[in-house]
Amino acid sequence: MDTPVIERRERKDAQRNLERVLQAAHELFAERGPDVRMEEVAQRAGVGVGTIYRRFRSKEDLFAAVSHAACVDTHHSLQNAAHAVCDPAGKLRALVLVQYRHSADQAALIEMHVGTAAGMCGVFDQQQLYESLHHMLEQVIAEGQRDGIIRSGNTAVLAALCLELLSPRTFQHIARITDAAPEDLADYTADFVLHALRA
Amino acid sequence: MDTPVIERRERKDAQRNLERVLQAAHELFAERGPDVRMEEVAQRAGVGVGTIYRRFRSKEDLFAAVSHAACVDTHHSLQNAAHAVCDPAGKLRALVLVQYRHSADQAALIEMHVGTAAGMCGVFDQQQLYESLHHMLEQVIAEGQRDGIIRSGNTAVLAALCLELLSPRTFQHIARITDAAPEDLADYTADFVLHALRA
Amino acid sequence: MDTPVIERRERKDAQRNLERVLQAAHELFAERGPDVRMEEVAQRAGVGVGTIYRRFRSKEDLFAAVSHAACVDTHHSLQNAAHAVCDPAGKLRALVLVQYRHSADQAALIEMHVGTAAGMCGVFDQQQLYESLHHMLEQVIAEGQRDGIIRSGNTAVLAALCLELLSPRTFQHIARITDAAPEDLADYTADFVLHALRA
Amino acid sequence: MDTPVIERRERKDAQRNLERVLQAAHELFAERGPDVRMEEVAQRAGVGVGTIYRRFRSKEDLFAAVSHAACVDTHHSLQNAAHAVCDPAGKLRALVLVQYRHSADQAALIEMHVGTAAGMCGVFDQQQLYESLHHMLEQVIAEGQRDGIIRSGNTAVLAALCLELLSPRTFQHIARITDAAPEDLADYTADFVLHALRA
DNA sequence: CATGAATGAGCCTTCATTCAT
DNA sequence: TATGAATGAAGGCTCATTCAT
Repeated sequence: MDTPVIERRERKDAQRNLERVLQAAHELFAERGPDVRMEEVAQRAGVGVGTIYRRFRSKEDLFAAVSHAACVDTHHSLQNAAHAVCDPAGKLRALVLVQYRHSADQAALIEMHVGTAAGMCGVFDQQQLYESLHHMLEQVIAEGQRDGIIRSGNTAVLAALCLELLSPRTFQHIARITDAAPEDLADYTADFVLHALRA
Repeated sequence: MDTPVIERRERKDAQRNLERVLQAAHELFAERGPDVRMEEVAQRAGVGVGTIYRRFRSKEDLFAAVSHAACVDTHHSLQNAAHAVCDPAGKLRALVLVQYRHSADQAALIEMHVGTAAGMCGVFDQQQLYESLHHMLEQVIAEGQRDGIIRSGNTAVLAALCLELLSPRTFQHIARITDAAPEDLADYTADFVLHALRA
Repeated sequence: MDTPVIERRERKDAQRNLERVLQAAHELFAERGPDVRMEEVAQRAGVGVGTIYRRFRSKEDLFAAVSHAACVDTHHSLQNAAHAVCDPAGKLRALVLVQYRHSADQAALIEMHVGTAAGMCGVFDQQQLYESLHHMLEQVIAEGQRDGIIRSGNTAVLAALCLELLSPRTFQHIARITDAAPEDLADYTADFVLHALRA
Repeated sequence: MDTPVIERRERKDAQRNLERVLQAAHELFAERGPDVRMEEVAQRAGVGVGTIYRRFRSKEDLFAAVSHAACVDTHHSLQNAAHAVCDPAGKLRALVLVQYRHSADQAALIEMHVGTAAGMCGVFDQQQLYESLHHMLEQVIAEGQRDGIIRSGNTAVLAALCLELLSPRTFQHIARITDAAPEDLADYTADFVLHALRA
């Protein structure tokens, strides 16, 4: 049963190239935003520009794909984390932790230009991720409010404020500004959030 | 005394042109970030591009100047607001309010690309403003901690987290996400901050 | 009355550049069709590519403009020639002569790709010129038919066949193939047309 | 005798592939000129691009081959038609008819870029076909002139002018312009030619 | 041999910056 | 001094051609 062996090999190479392109694009976009040159992405991926354009119709498409992948990835991690814990406080803490883990290499990619109207920036997936995270926070907060653990207040606004504290940008900023140990930052943030929300 | 009238008028015109350029650049950079074309800035200012380049060595310089002005402006407002109030809680609330007022038209200008290494993005003034605000927050929090009003904890980190909640970006996001009345958003944020910090 | 002298000078230079661009584009497109590189056009015009793009949104626009100008020019010459003569035979001869004069430098420009659907080729003006010339021929032929000078037959088809003999392409071909004196070619062609149409 | 069956089949396949490539290229070049992409030719032929490059060193070569085949084909048809008839008028009519039949699907292929110097355009075969047709016309006309059926005049020029009327382009143009029945166009053209040449 | 993914030179187009007027 | 036309380097994208599988 090895009929399409030859085919499989070619596909393996192509597949590997695609992954390298995505990886390179992810790294570069995350580091320096959407202004990276396509040639640079190609170089880091070890391919020619043509290879990128074989898979992605345009630079914008590539950016969207990378962004989409990052968002979907983060989204899944968040959902898994939330489902693995029962109590609202634990869930919040878990969400903070997940976001923190994803923040290291995706900050520029995910946060860049959110809220701007210009060109390549209006990639919907980012908005969707934000909205889904906002929705998760709303549910956790509402749950905590029903349990009497979280203080009452406009749930949507509370969730939105937490959202900011969970953003990759926040992590990057506090990591840069403070002299606290990096591994403690998630805890600090979770504490802050829980204090802000406690009944 | 060679034609002082003409000289005076020319200087007035030049001054007015400079102001119009700064105003136009501020508006456009704030609306759409640093990708605006110089010609567009010139058009909105009602001058030729050459006039801009007479005052600013490069586009980056212009961006820096606009950014600097906005930062200085905000900085002064923040200092005045902090000095006008005595108690830490009041000061915090005042800072939130000032930031909120300045957020409407400067968000894109101030927030855009902060934390990125690329090109025009590493304008120092923004960093300075963040640092000065961070410093103010640290002082207020430390003061509150001494008074026993604010809970103990890593002061720098607490300040950094508050800093995020005070960022124009936060205001823009919560304004977009929630259905709460815009005039209440500063209060919501101040409450959130105070809850997070209360002893 | 020399208020806008300075302005006029600038405009003169710009105007001259525009003309040089059009001239260069005309020559190159006429010689080698639409595949000339923009940089080459710029070089022959003695300007930078940017100067071309200041006047024409795209290469296609430039081509259309050049083509349009050539067509309008030829169209006027044709009309003047036809109006200057009374009898149908004379008119036909005049039209042949005009086309011949314009054929030397416009053949590739006007004829190239006529009838093709691809890209830059579907410039309407060329079609319009053909149609207007066809219309003129139809009228002349109809007139001759009324006078009994031109044989009866499907006027539209007769006109279409004459159109081919009047095309720049025809002139180029016969000029290349035959050893006849160039200045006689228009006469030969006119004779041929008149023989084909005579009653 | 090492596996002659497989060899034979492989050769058959290869032969079939070559034919399909030529067919596909003919169709596409005829429809849209030399700007078709090689990949598109390969797709329509149902092969990979590599297969084309195994047979043809370059795109230009492929174009030349297709063009050559079409020209040779037409050339034979013209010769057969001319030999099948005796009188000059009948021969002319026959030539018109043959050209008309071949015009439907080869116009763009044969006519495109004739007379241009650029790149792929100077394919010799087209010129050869033109020249051979021109030669046939010269002979027929000379014959008619000897018989007193065709008026005297520069034989080469008369042939060249007829050549234009026999060009696929002419047929396409008159077919597009007029409302006459397509099956009558060859007759109209033959009549036109014979009128133009009659003594 | 066939395949089609990969290559990369080359072209169109943009826009920060300069400079003649 | 102000203007805005001109410049040209730089980047996105295409497609003829090659070559590993």
